[in-house]
Amino acid sequence: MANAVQSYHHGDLRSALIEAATTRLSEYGVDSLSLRKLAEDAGVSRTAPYHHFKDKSALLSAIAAKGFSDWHTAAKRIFEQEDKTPQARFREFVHEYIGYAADNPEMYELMFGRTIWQNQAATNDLKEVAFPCFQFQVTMTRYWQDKGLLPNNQDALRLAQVTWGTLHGIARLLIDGIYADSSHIEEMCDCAADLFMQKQMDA
Amino acid sequence: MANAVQSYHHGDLRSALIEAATTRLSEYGVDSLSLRKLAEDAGVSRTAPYHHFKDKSALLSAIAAKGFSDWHTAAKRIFEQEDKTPQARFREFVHEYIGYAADNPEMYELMFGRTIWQNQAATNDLKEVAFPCFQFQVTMTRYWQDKGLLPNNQDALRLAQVTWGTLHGIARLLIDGIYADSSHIEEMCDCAADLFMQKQMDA
DNA sequence: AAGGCTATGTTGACAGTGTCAAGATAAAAC
DNA sequence: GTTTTATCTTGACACTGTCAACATAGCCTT
Repeated sequence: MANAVQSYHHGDLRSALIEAATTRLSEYGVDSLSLRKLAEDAGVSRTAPYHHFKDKSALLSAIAAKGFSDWHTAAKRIFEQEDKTPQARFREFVHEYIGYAADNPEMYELMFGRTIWQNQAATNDLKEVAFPCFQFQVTMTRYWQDKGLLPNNQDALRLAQVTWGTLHGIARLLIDGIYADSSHIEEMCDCAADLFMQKQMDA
Repeated sequence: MANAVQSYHHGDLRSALIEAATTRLSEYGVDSLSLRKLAEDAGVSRTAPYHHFKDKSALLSAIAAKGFSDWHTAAKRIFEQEDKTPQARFREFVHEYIGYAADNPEMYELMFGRTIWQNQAATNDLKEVAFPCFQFQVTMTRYWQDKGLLPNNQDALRLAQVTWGTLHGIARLLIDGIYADSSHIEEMCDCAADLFMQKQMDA
């Protein structure tokens, strides 16, 4: 329990590690995230985490999984606003996507970065949360195509890749510090949204 | 000279390090790039590199600078093909951009990744090569706007950010292994190009 | 209740890493 | 020929992730 701080067994080390790591991640970045420091913060020895996570990558995957889950929920909330036009929801989605990335740069970097995806490092648990999230992007794209918002002459999957790629690219340029100037984020979002919906604006 | 391998002074350690690092980079990735290994490969002690580079980041910056220089040259070559239509050049540029990233994933990751750009880690030498490269993207965008290829009602800088963002995003999704399926690269490129040139296709 | 199994935590150790300080050597400058 | 400067060396430090071997405590079965 909470008062048995100094007992031999921590009680809920797994949760404690994830929580501490998430906090430390958003504050100091993924690079300054060491298992040893986390263990120390949790008041536990260096190798204790290995009884809850196969390795460091598994811990990171668990954190990212939470991020995907949260984002998926947020995306659905935006998409399912019945009282707004598809146009409005599309535009809002664009802004919210970039906004999420800008507000949680380290989490975004972790979720969509090479650290956990490269070399088949992604856990099955992570994939089970992330893939539906990717899939949702395709679902939305298809809906927007049906509503005549996005061009209908393109394959939905391909188009989803391109639209998502655009958002992802802008997000990364901002996060990675290649575009230090983040004062024009809103304008960039509108520019991207306009570009995609161009056909409709002319018609 | 080349035969004085065992002399106390290496002769051209700086170049040797960059070359060895570039090779090792493309083969094993940026993560497996350690100064100590490089030094050993060059037949020199661990700390010798520090007489040529302030720190590891400076070495990486030097490598990336070469990459930017090469890419800038390639981009200009594509852009300045007088015998092809603007449309053809634009489409070719899209394919070449993604192609370059796909063919040199580790170099691309280094050039456009957070490693060297974050925390003002970028060297002045790097900036002097990279910024003109970024600027060229805006120049091209403005040209394509003038030719009626890209929408004229958008600010060139903003539009350049979005188009570049799109290419960058697609490249990163491929490189980072989020889209392991790289068999549809060409289709994705065409889809992106179509999307941008949409207005013209309808007109 | 007693004993054993299993989950969880511990210390010790190893092979790495980047980087600093202090000293050695050779080449270049005066 | 002497001094300065560039370059390279060894030694050391504080980190890192991870494995092996051992300790503890709670649960399960008998």
